[in-house]
This record gives sequence, structure tokens and C-alpha cells, in this order.
Amino acid sequence: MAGSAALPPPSDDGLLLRISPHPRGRDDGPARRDTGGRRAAIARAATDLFLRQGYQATSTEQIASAAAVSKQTVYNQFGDKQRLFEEIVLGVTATAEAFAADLPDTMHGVSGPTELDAALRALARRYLAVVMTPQVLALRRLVISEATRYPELAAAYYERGPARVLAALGVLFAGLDTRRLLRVDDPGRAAADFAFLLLGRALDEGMFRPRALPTAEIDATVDHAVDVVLATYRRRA
Amino acid sequence: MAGSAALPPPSDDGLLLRISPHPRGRDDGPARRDTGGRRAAIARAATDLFLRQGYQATSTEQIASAAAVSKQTVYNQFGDKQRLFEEIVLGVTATAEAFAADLPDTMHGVSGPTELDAALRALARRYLAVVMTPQVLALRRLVISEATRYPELAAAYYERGPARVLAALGVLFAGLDTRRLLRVDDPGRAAADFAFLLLGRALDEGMFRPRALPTAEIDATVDHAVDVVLATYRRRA
DNA sequence: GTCTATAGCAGGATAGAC
DNA sequence: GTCTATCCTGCTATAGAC
Repeated sequence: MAGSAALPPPSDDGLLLRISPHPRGRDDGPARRDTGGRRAAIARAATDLFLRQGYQATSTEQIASAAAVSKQTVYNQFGDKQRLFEEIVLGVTATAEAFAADLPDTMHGVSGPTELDAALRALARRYLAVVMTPQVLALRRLVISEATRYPELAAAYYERGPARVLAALGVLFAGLDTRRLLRVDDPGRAAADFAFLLLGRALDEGMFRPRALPTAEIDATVDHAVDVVLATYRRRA
Repeated sequence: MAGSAALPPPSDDGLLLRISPHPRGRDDGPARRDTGGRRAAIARAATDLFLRQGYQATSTEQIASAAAVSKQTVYNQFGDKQRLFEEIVLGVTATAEAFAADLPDTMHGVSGPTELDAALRALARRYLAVVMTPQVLALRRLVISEATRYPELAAAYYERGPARVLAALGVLFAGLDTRRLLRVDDPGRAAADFAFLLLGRALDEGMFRPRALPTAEIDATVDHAVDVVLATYRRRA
């Protein structure tokens, strides 16, 4: 029963992650003109297939076919399968960078407890929504799958993704301390508290058993996480 | 550089997870005598190799060779590679079951705040230590790696492992509420708070970048998680 | 730079003797 | 039930023509 599990259905959602157009490595050899967006098409197709099927289960022939080019073109553009994979995984971290870059601004107009409460709730909601995106979960699974074989890639992904967001959250909490809106002695720990009170359970379950979170559960999780963080780090009078 | 990553060194630690001797499925065909512990030897070798290299990267020939039997014996004993894999993954959840089964007892002699504090800290320390074991982390990575292809297996693992422990923690918090040692309206949520305040960051990082936690970090994490949980769920006078 | 065709190899699973 | 030898599929990567 469990042994005859077939591949997942080809889910025709057009929700592909954007990848940077040309994040070429240092030693890619002679520059290749991207004649007519072929390179981007290959990257798009490979992203889709890797996320849905994993690295090993995706053949270069599948990628070439999905991108409507020949196998040889894939090799001409990316060298080999590993390079293509690395470029895609690291190119996709743009999402995390954008999220982290926006964080400082979210607390800008906040000058009192009521506004802080609202701003934190809004932030938590966005954070949870982004992380629980099927694409983000799939990318996490994909990188974890290859973590044993490509430890540097997994470490680089962690640095540019989760760790970067946590660091930005730490800066945010440090700022709230400076502005005396909260009392935060260890901003890094406060950031982790916030992040994992909010994401921990959903993310853990999402790695094993993908499911869409009901709105009620999202609301309850967001509210509870913010409540606990505010109570823990409130400035006692 | 990143492309030429070799397999990890063959780390000769004898720390193999125990697997149940004969958790045979329903339709394994005619019973096979395990002549001289061959079956167990194969399971042991396969567990070691799967955890270190992953499912795809481990060939049946490697398994047979490591178990000092022929490939055909592997097929005679387990049918095919997937069956062998499933049996190992689900057999290993004994660790989680044992941990969950012990939980109710840990709060048995507790009758006051000071004892509660100490008991929670001891429990947190054990919990963190168990989950951050290299074997447990490797098993998580292994199951996540195959989650797309074997969703039922990943779901079953989650049920028997992480979910079972969370449920047992929920029962524990419910008991603390009943005994008026804490005020816990939603025991399941309290359990998740405790678990992910404690494990969240280390577990998340551990999926991507394995590293041993320094003692100081363990202590700080345990103390902080217990502090936050006790403050959040304390019974207000 | 792009295509078609193919080399070269590894891995899962099986046949047939004992 | 166990072993040795083998089949066959599918994959990465390359050769050679245009």
C-alpha cells in the first residue's frame, strides 16, 4: 500500500518562484549569451521540477523537455546538474532577503503600546504566511534532502534564508528596546522566541505532512504568539 | 568547490538506533526464518547507511555488503528496497514512544512551585538532548527527504514521533492545570509553546547545519524556555 | 550556440544452481 | 533460504553535425 506511492499530481499552479536572471558563479567558464531567454526558461523549469520531485528524481532530460530545449543546451548553460541546482537554491533566497529588508520599516511609525501590538500582529501574520507557502516549504524540504551530500549549500541556504530573517528580527527587537517600547536584554533570543512560538509547530508539521492552515488556526497562532512575546518582554512599570 | 562535495566520512560510531526485531507488515508473504540474525544484521546495516547517506544514495549492494550477506538475501528478507526503508523508519520510532511514555511520571512527585520548576527544567533538558541527537536529526532529514515521494510514510513518522510527544506533553500540562500548579486553558498550545521555545531554533538550524550545542547554550535555552512557560502559565494569585 | 545520437555506467531486481 | 551471475532500465554527460 504505502510502497506503491506514485509521484504527486503535476499541480499546474503558475506560482513559480522568481529566480534571479543571472546569478552566475565565479568559474562558469566563458560567458554565454542567453539567446532568447532560454537560460531563464531552463531555470524556471528546473525550479518547478526540483521543488515538486526533488533533486535526484528530476532528470536533466525532464528539465530540458519542460523548458523546450535540448539536453545539451542545459549543459551549455549551466555546466552540470549540481551547478544548476545550486544556482536555483541560492537564487530563490531573494524572497527571504526581501522579507528581512522590509522588517525595520514595519515598526517605524510605532510610538505606543497599542500601535506596537497592532504592528507585531501584522508582522506575525505576514511572517507565518510567507513561511508556510507551499513553495517555501518545498524549498526547505529540497535543501534538507541534499544537506548530507551538499553541506555547504545547506549552510549557505540557512544563512541567507532563516538566519537572515532571524537576525533582522533581532535588530527589530533591539530597536524596540532602545525606544523603550519593550524591555529586551537579549534581542536574538527574543527574535527566536517570537519566530518559533509563531512558526514552530506549523513548520515542523509542514515538513512531514503538508496541509493548508485554516484561517482560524492562523489567527489563534498569531494572537497567541504575540501575546506571549508582549507579556514576556513588556516593560514593567 | 561546492560542487565537488564528497560523501561524509564513514564515522565509525557504534551508536546505532535499535530497531524492533520483527515489525513485519501485513502482506510480507510467507514467513521467513531469520537464520542466525541475518535479518537483524541487514536492518542494522541499512539503518546506518540510510541515516548517513540517505535513501537514494544507498544501494542495496552497499547494504548487503555492509551486512555481509548477498543482495539476494536482502530481497528475500525484505521484498524490496522500499519495504526495507519503511520498516526501518517506523521501527525506529520506539525512541519517541519511550520518551512519551515516561512523561506522565516526571511530574508525579511534584506538589509545589519549586519542585515544578526543577522538574520542568530536568524534563526540558532531556527533551532537548534527545531531539538533538545526531541519529534523531538524521532520521528527520531522511524522512523529510522522502516526504514528497512517500507522503504516507512521512505522515506516519510524524504521528508516531513528534506528534505523539506533543500529545503527551499536552496531557502533562493538563494535569498541572488540574492539580492547580499552573493555569492552562489550552494544554495543546502550552505543549507546543514549551516544545518550540525549547527546540525551535536548534532544530531548525540542525536540519541544515549540524553542529553540537555547547553546554552553555543548552543551559541558557533550557532555562529561558522554562522561565517563559512558567511566567505565561503561572496561576495568578 | 543548438540539436540528435550515443557512450558509459550504476542500480534495482531476478534466474538458476546448491 | 543463500549465493553468483546477469538482465535491463534509466541516468549523466559527451561527440559530432549544423
